[in-house]
Amino acid sequence: MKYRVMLVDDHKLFRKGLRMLIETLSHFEVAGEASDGVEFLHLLNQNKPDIVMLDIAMPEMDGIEAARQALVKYPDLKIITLSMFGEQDYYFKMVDAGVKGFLLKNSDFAEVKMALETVVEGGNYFSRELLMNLVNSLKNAPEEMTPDSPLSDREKEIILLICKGMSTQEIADSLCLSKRTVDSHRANILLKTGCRNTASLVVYAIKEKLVEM
Amino acid sequence: MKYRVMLVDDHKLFRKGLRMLIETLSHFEVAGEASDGVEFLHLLNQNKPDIVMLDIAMPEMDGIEAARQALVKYPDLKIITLSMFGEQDYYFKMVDAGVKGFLLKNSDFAEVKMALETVVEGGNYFSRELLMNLVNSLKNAPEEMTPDSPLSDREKEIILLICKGMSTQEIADSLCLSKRTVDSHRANILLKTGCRNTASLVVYAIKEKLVEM
DNA sequence: TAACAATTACGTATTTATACCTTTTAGATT
DNA sequence: AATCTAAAAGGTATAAATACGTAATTGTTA
Repeated sequence: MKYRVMLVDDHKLFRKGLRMLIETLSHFEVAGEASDGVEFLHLLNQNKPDIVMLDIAMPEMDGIEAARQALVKYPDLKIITLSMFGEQDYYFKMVDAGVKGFLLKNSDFAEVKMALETVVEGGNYFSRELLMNLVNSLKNAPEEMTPDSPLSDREKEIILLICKGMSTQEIADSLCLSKRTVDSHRANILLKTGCRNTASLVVYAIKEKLVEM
Repeated sequence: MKYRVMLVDDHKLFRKGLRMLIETLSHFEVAGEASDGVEFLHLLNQNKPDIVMLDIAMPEMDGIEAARQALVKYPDLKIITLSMFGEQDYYFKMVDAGVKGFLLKNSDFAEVKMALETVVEGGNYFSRELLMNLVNSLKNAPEEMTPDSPLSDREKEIILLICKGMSTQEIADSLCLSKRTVDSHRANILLKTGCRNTASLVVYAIKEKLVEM
């Protein structure tokens, strides 16, 4: 018996190419095609595929929402996401939604075959290129996240101590400053960062990687 | 001319095995061995290797600090990290330090060869197993990070609003509660979490993934 | 039914944080 | 020489958060 693969992508030509590839495989067959998320969810109930190869960027309903809804109804469905470079923002959301694999659209045939075989055996398959892209974007993030931090060194130092849970008085003591000085710094920090209060400042500091966690 | 590879690991036998593998390659030669981070940094100045294969867990100085210091002096040095499963916490720190590759210690020979060839050409090489492990740990993180959070739903809801920068009064208004009720909740939250104040609570909430960022 | 936890709420007091002000000094930039 | 910013510090006032009590619901569980 062959594993049934459904193809979901808004470009017909791409689906046809993928179909031809899959039809050369002895253990897989194409179980239907859809061109957007809504059509896919409808077809899903009729065709009951084992695997879905799902594009991220589609009209009507994007791949993330489609994957999420499909997996609610069919938790055992194996979804392989198809993506292009530059869609890093969606990786985590898709992984979080529960997809079993990730392929770049310019993957070669061997990689598609490998991905299909891996997921039917219960494994996960993530395109190496895509993963390395992801890791690199994480690596580059810290430096480009703070392009022009308007905060002075002293201000950053005080933010650090605030995040440690210290009060203004404690910070003043530990830095051998007047409490009023630390007050001034705090006021300037809130002004510069546009934060309303301590809570939002801490969130800001962590987002901007001003503090290690 | 051969590329010079330095081996850094606290297990002599492992180094010897790696050395034998590398000596079978026509474009690479071993340029020295070190058993910890301090020894490595000393040897680095004499031997000037092109590539370093660096263990994470070592006595004296761990791989992260060693990599950081080595790259300050020699920014063009290609460092390939050697790690075992279960060292996920260090991946990001190593990537952040600027290493060019990641290999699992039980990688096969072909993978080691591929990693060496990739990094000398200026690329990055990350072991697929390791990357998938990382992605999976990210995927599983949200559910297993809060095993026995002592916080009630209402308390979590209030933490969320605190992290949004809202004051007690604003939270009360938005939830249609008395300010005093929110006061009580905040007091209970600090008690349960052991936090001293709002700042440390926000850090706690983000660490425990009670809030999305 | 009794015990427990969650949610709601109030009183009182103190401590912290924030809002607007001003000022001095030192160092960097124009 | 004039200008600008960071860093330090103070006055005054209000707003917000924390500390330490108490207590009435409600629902669940033992």
